[in-house]
Amino acid sequence: MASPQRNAAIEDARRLLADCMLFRGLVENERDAVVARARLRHFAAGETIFLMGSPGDSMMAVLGGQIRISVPSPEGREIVLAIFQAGEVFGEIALLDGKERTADARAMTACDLAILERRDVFAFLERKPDAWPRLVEVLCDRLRSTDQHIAEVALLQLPVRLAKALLRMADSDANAAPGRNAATVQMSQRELGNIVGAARESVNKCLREWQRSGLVRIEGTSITISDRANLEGVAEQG
Amino acid sequence: MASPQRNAAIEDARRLLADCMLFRGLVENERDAVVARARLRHFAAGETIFLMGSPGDSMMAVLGGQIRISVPSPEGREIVLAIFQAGEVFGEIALLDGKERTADARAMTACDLAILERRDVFAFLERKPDAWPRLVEVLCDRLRSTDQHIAEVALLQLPVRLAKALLRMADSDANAAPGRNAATVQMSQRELGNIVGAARESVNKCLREWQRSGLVRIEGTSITISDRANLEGVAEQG
DNA sequence: CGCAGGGTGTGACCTAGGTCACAGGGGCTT
DNA sequence: AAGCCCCTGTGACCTAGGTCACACCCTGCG
Repeated sequence: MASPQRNAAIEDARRLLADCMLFRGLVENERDAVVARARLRHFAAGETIFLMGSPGDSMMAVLGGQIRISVPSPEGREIVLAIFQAGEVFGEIALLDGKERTADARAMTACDLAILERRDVFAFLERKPDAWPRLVEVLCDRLRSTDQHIAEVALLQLPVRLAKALLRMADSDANAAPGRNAATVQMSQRELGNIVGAARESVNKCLREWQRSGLVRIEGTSITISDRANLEGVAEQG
Repeated sequence: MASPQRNAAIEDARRLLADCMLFRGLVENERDAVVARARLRHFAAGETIFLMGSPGDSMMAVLGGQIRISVPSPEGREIVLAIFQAGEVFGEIALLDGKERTADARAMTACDLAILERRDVFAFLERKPDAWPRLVEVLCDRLRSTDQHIAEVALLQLPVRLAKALLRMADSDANAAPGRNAATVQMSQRELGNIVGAARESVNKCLREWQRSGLVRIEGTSITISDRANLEGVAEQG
């Protein structure tokens, strides 16, 4: 039945899910029970995965690519709450509490997800209550970072927020990947604006100024941190 | 040994904890195992309960009074992330993941807390894994409201945020208590500023304007919503 | 080819809201 | 009483950053 490529994909997914934080530390056959029921799905860059307000009966584990979680404002602006990449899970809140999704999820790049259905997740948790702490840990991490996010948006000004965001992204897994310059961030200035909650033009002016003083280099749509120490200086209270 | 008053206090605590969302739905003797180990403590208004950066080996259930969770900025400003009251729990994140507290907690009013130690909570969860979902539910609620909070701070302007905050507080449990006008919020304008992330003066100007147009009435340090419908209008995207 | 649609780069301008300075009131503590 | 602290109330002023308008550069597509 299953073609060889299909099997290879499943093997791949299994390996990646094993590494996913939610399942790390479980022995193999415990994991496989979930993996077996996961639906694999590919999304093209820009495709929307779910929208705010829709019912959320599933959660996703990222096998590859980047997913952008954002909430839109009535006036057409939007702010991105998080960007997830390989090894992370998202969409678990609506799955766990049965309410609607609170944000939009869209593929920033082409990406592969493993989709887990509520009934399977709960069945798994029932069988393996040792998995609860892991899940709770994920939620706590999330909570810590959102609390910090609120404080940043409310208390810090643009250059500080922007510096923090750049450093954070440069340090993220995808960027530490082999064959990539760890100090380079690939992202449009408009998108950076959505992340730090500012207009594209303001981001541009800030970046240009930094380039003039040698903190970063801007090439087309990619930004390279060339003086990390001083950029960190900006990030620490401006 | 135990004085009569002491016993009464414990009885009281037991009754209140039973109503606390974390434990609602558990049968009595399951609860009592936790309640028995809880330490009761009274805090005077203004007293600090814990500070950002301290180790967090305990969580608190609010038996009465209001607790203010805030994060300070280096420049002396601060933003309040949440206000908890009877029946709610807080401080569970640091307890669960073993890391430092991410915010300050201070008593806004005199208040009574039940303090649960990590080892007791975990022992309880081990004995009663059915309690995990309840805990997860609390965390999910928290996550939903913080995500929403970020979006508000980043996308909405002051009057909208302020209107939302007023309505939210007017609807909160403490205010719906018997013998209280449900449309009155008792809180200094500086504090309102900390909640919505704005200067005291800006809050004042906004409130005055609303008073002029009959949306609210300001009497000393308390604010009464006198035209709820229109205030709700402001809250919906200004 | 031309054109649409995305990106960057920059100036002119505007405004929400922060900062400052001050006035006055009520309620403590000493 | 006097002093202090915290509250409200208001104006004058300043500025970070949003908005707008435009130039220019790619890339993909009909």
